Amino acid sequence: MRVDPESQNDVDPELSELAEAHQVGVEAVKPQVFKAQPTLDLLEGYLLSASYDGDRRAACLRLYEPETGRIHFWYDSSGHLPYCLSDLSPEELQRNTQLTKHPGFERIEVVKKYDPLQARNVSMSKIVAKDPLSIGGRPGAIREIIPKAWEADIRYYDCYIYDRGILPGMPYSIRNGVISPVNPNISKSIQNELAQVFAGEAEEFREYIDHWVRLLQTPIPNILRLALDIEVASSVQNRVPDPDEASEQVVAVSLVDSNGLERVLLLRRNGMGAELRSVDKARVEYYDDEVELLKEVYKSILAYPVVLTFNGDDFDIKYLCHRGLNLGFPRESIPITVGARECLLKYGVHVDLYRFFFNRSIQIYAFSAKYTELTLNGVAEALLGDGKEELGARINSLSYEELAPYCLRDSQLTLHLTTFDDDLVMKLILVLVRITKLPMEDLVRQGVSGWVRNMMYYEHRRLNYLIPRSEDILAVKGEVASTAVIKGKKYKGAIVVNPVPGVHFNVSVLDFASLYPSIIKVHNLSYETILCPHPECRTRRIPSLPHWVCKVNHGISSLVIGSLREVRVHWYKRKAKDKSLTPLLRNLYGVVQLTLKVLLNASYGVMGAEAYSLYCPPLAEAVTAIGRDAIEKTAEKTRSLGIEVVYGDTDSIFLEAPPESKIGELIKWTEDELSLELEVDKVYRYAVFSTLKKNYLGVYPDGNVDIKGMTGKKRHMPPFLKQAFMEMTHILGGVKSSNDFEKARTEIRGIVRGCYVKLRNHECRLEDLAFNVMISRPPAQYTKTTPQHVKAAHLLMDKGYEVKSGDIISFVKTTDELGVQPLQLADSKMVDVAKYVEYLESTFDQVLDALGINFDEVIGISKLESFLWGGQS
DNA sequence: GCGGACTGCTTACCT
DNA sequence: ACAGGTAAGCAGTCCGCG
Repeated sequence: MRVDPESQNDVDPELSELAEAHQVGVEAVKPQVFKAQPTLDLLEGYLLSASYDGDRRAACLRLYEPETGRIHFWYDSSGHLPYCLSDLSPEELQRNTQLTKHPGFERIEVVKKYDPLQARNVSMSKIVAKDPLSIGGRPGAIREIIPKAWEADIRYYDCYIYDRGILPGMPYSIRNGVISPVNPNISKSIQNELAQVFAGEAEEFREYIDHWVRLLQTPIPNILRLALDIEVASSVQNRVPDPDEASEQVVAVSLVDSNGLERVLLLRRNGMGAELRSVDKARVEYYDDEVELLKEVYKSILAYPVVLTFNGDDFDIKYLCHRGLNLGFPRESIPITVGARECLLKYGVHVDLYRFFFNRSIQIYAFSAKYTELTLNGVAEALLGDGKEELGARINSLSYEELAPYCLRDSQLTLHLTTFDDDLVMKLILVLVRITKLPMEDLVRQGVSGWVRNMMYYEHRRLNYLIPRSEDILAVKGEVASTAVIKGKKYKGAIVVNPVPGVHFNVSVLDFASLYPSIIKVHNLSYETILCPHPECRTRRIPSLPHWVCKVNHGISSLVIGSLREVRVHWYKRKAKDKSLTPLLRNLYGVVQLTLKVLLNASYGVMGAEAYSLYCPPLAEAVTAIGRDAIEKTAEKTRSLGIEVVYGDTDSIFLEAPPESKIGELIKWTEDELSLELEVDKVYRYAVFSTLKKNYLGVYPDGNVDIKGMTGKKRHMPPFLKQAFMEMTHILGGVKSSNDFEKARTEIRGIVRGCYVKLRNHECRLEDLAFNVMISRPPAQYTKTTPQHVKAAHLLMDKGYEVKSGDIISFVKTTDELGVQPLQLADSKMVDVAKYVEYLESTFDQVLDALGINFDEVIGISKLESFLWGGQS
């Protein structure tokens, strides 16, 4: 690939001008992060992003050079053009004058493709266009003119990445305008080790494994970045300023970078108190003119390859752009592009961390649901143990002394979200970019279905597979053959083995290491291999379903997901635990295995998700059907070995006191009979079960306690109950043998009785009695029922409080007609004591039963008394 | 008109 | 816009009941 000599500058002229201006007065930015002089050559840089440049009509790559902290622009000059495919012959298409007269129409070519749905080679017409919008994106585009269009919904720059085999996130060099990958060396010893570890893999899988390892062993650069936060005046109380209008002044901007530079830019106004010069090590600067302030912010944005915000797409960055336009800045001088759903930067990459942390996979699999509240505060508090103080007051009633640190704090937290644990989040993002082949901007904004889609499309193009149209997959593969247990779900899922209630000592928990990805690998599952067109494959059946799987071809998702699974389990997970490696290296392996976990956990889910472009319901139900079969057969085998299965869920079985040898026998059996890897996940000194599924307590040999699904641990329960429950688990953690239980029982009785007495004597503080329930949509949208937290929300709104979806509503159960009062408005005299005693009972009963403790006896009243008292209150 | 049985809605959790 | 399965509690409805 060569760069047109005319276009060998790597920065837009306007951008360099602005950047040059930036040279003045920013000597404090250390090290110097931006030089306006464009250079032709880039020694080595990491590809962060790709886009389409409408003026040059070419794909544009952005590379980050760690040495200088700069972004380099590289424009395609190979003449690559956007296109889509048609099943009509070129002659037929030529007769369509609407197409041939289309202003964007360029030419038609014939291409050979492999059609995975038909499992045969096909000839397609490739309709080439002058620009991406002519293919699709405006009314009357080419994809709307022809009867059936393939590959017409792919964004142009993604298409460019696939066709050129570009690897986002990887290092490249540019010499004399030629871009080429920098192939990092993988040491001989690592190569040998890899060969050994993956010796048993089939050739097809080895190729993929080598590809992943090449991507993942490449060093991850430290990326210079700026975190930004703005504060806007508001003339109306409790009104969040509208970023589309941008009618209010920007009064404060904080800028914090990964080199430790911290600045707060304040607008000088009357009545703001003393002008402080610094907040800790942050410099505070004052601007008389908002225009000057914005100019300075724009310059800073231009000085960094990556700009971080928390909700910048919907607020900060958008506001900065629209405010600038309102103040008369020419559009070209503002380094921001406002899109429909995102705000991008003309120079660097805007990473909106709100969008990234909002991603359910990141939330659940990367951070084990540690944060639920999707606010900067909520996430920071959960992940960093560091929140900020909420400011109820209006921004414009704050003095400089209050405003500056408040604004600064948000940028610091935003940056910190990417720096904690040795840059965990930044590395996570870069590794995901490498695996999914998505530009960084898109990676942080898309959900897993977008990630997996891009990864799969890339593979389709690499293998010259025709990317199927979603409706064709559905038409060829048909509907599901199983019925879900839950009303409204599409197909049957996993099974849960009924727990054996009571206390069990020496429980070993065995589970299948990433079960669903293993199944997808071992059983060759992919949308094109399930229910394939070959008659000879119909004998390779899926248990409990009428479906079959292909015996002839390797499934594409089986290869991709299966190989990722092997790489995670046998390389990165192992290396992350390898004590012979340095802690820093171990940490890196840990990041990669965590990233792989995120992707693997989602890989099955997308198959059954309508939003996924390769959605295939029979495929999804095949995965769970094989999973059910595996766990059932394993439980059966366990019992035949004389071991009791006390519980099991989806991919795990809990065994009571299994002899070591029998465990080995079982593991070998699953390997031989099911080709699945069973392993000992954890061992409990003892475990406590009630009759409830997904609900148990396990005590480790070291006294640590696992609590799963119990009411007493749930986030919304009153702190008073959660704390009492925690005390109980602490006592149970100290129990070593059945002899210790007697003492534990006595202590637990004491806790429960203590709670009861406190409740009856009204000794609990109101906030300890408050339920904290998330309101998942705006209060007005609850039309079918009005749950208690919504009632409380309404009461709050009546009093002028603002309630948004995602807010946590705190409320107390009361004896008045409504039965609830928001914490803010409640009075301790209104507390419904009887209700709280009920909650005390239901919370503790999940454990008390198994311990042989009776709640009513504990609180020391007979049933009759209980009835009389309950009637009175 | 009242109350119990039932279904549906909502949240939070497990894998 | 990744999946399905489970629990708990409350809201709302239906139906029987002289």
